[in-house]
Amino acid sequence: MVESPRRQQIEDAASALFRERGYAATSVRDIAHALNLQGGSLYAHVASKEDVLWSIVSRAADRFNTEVAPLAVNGAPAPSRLREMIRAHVSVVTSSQKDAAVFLDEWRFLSEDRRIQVSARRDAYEALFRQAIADGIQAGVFAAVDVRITAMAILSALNGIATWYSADGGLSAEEIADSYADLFLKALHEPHFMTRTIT
Amino acid sequence: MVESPRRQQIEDAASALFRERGYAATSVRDIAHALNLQGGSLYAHVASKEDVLWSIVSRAADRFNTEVAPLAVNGAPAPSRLREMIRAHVSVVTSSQKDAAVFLDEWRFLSEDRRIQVSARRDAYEALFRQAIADGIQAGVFAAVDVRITAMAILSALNGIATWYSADGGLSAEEIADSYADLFLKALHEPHFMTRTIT
DNA sequence: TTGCCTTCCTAACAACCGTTAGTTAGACTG
DNA sequence: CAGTCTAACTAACGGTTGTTAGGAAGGCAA
Repeated sequence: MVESPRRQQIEDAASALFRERGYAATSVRDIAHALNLQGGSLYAHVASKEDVLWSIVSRAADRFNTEVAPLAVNGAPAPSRLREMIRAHVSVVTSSQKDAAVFLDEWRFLSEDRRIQVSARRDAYEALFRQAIADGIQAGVFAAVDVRITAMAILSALNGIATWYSADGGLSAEEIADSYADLFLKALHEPHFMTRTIT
Repeated sequence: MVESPRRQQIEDAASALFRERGYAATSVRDIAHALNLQGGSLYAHVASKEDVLWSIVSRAADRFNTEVAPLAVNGAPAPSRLREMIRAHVSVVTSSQKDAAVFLDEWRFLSEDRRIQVSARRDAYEALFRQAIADGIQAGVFAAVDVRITAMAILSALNGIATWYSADGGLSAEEIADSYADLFLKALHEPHFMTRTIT
């Protein structure tokens, strides 16, 4: 399935518009005009408006999976594993910001069967984080928190970055990633028995 | 400005629909039919569709402010103050879930001047959290984190609850609020000099 | 009873929606 | 040169959009 460059241009333009106006408030003609085309001309390249959304959502989901999943199953100790997963997730959110924002906010406009697919992928993805947290608790290096709630807290915080991050703002993606990783790892850290903490 | 009960019914029905379908994908006729009315009949009660959105957004913003702001300025020590702010914020999110979700996700469909007003209110609200964090750092009870990033992390996580919380799910709002408060307070906690932590 | 007020109805408006059909101009292929 | 392919165009389709106008039914005040 080779993608013509034109098709990708359409997806990129649509991604930008879906992000700033929302899927439902963006017309096919809007997308076309962003590429100096007439509305109907898009249909030489795509089957439907929803098809474009599906492409954007899929490639964003792929991105998260290929960047984060390998780190989740590499057998590293829970703390460093979770740290790298957080950093990779933030990296995807900031580097594919438009796609990520559309993926997170607009996937509900997909048809039901596609929505179900996305739900399943998201749940599997979130399970990677739950597993890292659970592993850390079992190993005694994380405090005995509620795994589900904690995973939601972390992922909500990370995903929120897609809303407010600006590449030309004062904060680099690296800084943000490290701050978030520090924050949550400290939140999870189980203090050792009889330990003296000196600062 | 007294609100007729009918007007409130309209806002409630609209809030539910805006939340599940999005503002742009919800038609005036959809809202009317939810109340067994014809589309045009709504205009005896509201000036425009955007007006309804504005009411919902405003009352949600009011709710956050009246519940949280008093706790933010009561002069309590930063940790307990922040804990209560988090608990109150979660309480609003879960008890006014539909309004909160619309407030957080659909406010971008407001006209520009109203959007600016919402932006200003949100920034002032977020500043309450930044202040609590900054106070804690200055008092030496919180670690020297980046105030801005940390506030965004906390609020993104709390607001995310509006997306996934279900009143009839396994988790009570109280549980969630306490878990989040514990998580972030531990993340912020500055270990004391020469302290022995025993568990 | 008369007249207003509220609440709802029906019908229509201009604009816009996603999508399709038919066509045209230009670039490759034989 | 003839034939085919591609990418774009224009025009139209049936439907929906937010909103308005005008009217009808009922309750309440005089």
